[in-house]
Amino acid sequence: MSDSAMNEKYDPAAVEAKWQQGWAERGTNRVDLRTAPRPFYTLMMFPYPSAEGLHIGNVFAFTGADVFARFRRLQGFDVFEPFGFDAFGIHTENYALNVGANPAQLTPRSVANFRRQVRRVGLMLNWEHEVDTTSPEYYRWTQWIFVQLYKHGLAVRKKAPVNWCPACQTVLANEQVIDGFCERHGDTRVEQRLLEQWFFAITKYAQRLLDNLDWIDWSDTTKMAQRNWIGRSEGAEIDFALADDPTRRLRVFTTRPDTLFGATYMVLAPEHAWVESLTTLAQRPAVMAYRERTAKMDVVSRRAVKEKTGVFTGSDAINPATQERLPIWIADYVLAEYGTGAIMAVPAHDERDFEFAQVFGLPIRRVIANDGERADTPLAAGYAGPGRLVNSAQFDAMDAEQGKRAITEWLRAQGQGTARVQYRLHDWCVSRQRYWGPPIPMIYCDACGIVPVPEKDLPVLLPEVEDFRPNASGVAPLARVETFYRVACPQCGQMARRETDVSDTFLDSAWYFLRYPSAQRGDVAFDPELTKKWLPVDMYIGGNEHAVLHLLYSRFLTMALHELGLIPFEEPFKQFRAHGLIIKDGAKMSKSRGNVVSPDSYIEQYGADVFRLYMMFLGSYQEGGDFRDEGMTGVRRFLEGVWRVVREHEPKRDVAEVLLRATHKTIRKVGEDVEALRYNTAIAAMMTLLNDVKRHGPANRWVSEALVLMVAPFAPHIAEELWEAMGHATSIFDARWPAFDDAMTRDAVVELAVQVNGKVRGRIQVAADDAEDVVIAAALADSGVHAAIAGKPIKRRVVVPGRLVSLVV
RNA sequence: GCGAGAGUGGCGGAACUGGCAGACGCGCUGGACUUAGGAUCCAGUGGGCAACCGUGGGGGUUCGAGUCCCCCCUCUCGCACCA
Repeated sequence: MSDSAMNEKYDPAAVEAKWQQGWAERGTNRVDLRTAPRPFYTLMMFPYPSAEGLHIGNVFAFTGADVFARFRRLQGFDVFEPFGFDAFGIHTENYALNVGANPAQLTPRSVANFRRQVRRVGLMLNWEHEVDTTSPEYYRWTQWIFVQLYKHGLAVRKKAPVNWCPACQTVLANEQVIDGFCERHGDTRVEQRLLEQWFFAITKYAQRLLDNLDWIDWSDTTKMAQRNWIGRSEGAEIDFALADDPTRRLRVFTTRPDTLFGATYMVLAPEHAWVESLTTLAQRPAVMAYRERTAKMDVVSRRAVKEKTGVFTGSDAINPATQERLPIWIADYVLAEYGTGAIMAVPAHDERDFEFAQVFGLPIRRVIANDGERADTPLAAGYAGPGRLVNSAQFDAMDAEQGKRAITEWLRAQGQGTARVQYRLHDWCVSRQRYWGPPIPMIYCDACGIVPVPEKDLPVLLPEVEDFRPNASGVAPLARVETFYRVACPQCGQMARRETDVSDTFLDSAWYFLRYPSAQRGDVAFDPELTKKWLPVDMYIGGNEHAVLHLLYSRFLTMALHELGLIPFEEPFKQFRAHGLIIKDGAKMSKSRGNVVSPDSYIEQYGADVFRLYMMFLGSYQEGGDFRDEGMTGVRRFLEGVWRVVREHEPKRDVAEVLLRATHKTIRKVGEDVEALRYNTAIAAMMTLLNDVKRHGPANRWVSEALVLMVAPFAPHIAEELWEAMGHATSIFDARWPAFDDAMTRDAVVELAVQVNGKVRGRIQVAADDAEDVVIAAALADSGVHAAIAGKPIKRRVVVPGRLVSLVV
């Protein structure tokens, strides 16, 4: 090593600029997708490019994915690490509305800014496969997928309630409704409206989406969230004949058929189709008023827990078990969209029914009791726990679980009911009465009905319009653009009308990973050969805020496309790992707290390598951590130390035995940790090795190279610079992860703690392979141990190899 | 309310299937080098004079518990009238 090189100081800005340019020029990150022998596809969640620029959370997410990708690359894989922009959607549009800009003009600027910032982080990206969901080359295929789903009956049109702001004259997303009022017109109450919308039939796949969770390799927290979201319940559907017309039977869903004898009234959702026909003349005004009131209420506050309300319809049904008359009520605590939209109410064993019965003075009859409890003990609240059936005729004394099966079977035998599985998952509403999205590729013709836009006519271009704002006309922005919606029917040629809604952003992001490998193909959505070779994605790393929507939609779409024969797999991501959340100085970053920090200034001040390394060090990657400016100092010192130690190494020298062993151990530990995304402890291990080099050094070439290779995934620029300084002409990322010798990771002599009655009384040095009695003898010979035993007989001896000896006297 | 996760030094955080609590880093203290340093390097650093005590609190299992079991408290994140 020359003197000049030795004296060179670590200058992150210079090193990083040099290598970012070097990688671009050399094409270091490029991978030939057709010929690569060991494909490995890593995916990070593509960002929505906000005008505010890159957020620390983005960089944390990207860096964690990049570390893993670079690690795989060093293991010899051909790593494909693409990037793109999820630039359509309501966020961009709302921001544009706020600043008075047009999203079509604002988005390209935001994307360019994001691209600049992302480049500065030094990710191993394949920019030649970039996608942007707002480009016609991309959304052409989003629309194409829509058409494919439509042709196979998976995209359907039906009515659904939506939030409607009378002031905006437009539909709002749930997040835009604040306590029942419009986010932009604080004094305007949001209403519920029933509109025709496009839905994707995700519920058809509910069971499969659930079943596959048993085998896909995903973070448990994510799988748990999906299970809850899909919400499978087992129960029964039961028919209740109407008292006045036994030929009509009202169907309910219940998970507690065992409590059938305790049903004392029934409740319909206000929107239930039978409400009008069941309402008697006398009750009509009250029922209609109630119905109107709930219909006006916005979707969000309707769901908020509150006092029970409801109205009696005037009609009764017959309990098939007791033959009693049950009054039929309507109440908004019963939801139209779940089960059959009607319930049998068992106040004794359901909290909500109990509350309702209390308010309206309805009878409460107990049918489940614990052993030794009297069947007529009054209840203070609905009891939903286990027990035995009481007041239930021939089913008395049966365990509740057994009773569920027995009563369902008894109902089935009489044609009054049947076992049934329900899911809380709803079909995916993809219609948005908005401007900034891909137009839904459908045409309505008076003669032919719904006609999909022929594939040759795709994309349906989103017209650039001045007037993209929602306004008083009361319809989607595109419905005001006559040149857009007036179109000839593709089937009959008659004048027809285009769909003027755009599709949900989540549709754009539900398939982007399928597009990346084929991003350069203009003629197909996904090249069959590339898709087969690269997909499913090997490792997907992203935030758990997308656990249910994005990740579930992606799984659904993949399943659907698989069933349509378009792709050869049904699960999109072999592995998914959720990273944690970054907080700042102990609190969540938010504008109102004023603790939002931009990655730019840190990268400016410390360099990308220090910044990356710190983010990976500040806490557990999968749990998140606390970002504190002071923490940056430690990792900066570490990189400076690596710089110095590597530059001062003595190429041919034999290193001390301890250092040699320490290096083998570190290689093993860092490899295992990175594999499991335990980045913080991997870095701690490297710091320990650096301390060892300082103490027992200098390092030789092998130790230096190992250290630099291990640092490389985290701090790629400095690693390249040092690699080059060591005389390598090619990129460090074309080198191989260092190998360790297993024997060298195990110490021949180990120190054991010796406990007497649970307290450490001495320490002994023994050979790792010493027999138990040898170890015990050594333990007894220790003076501290000897004193603690004080001549008492030893009742018990435990030897844990490599750990400790425990003696009981 | 339901579901999931977490409470460990002054701080961020380690601790594999129960096995020497506090790795690693920040900060702090002392020292070295310096005209000087908020630069760098070295050493020390849970509490207590000690026996000992220490992982939110209280019980328990065990030779041994941060880790397992029961009860309670606090916080974070999801979902929220799903029958």
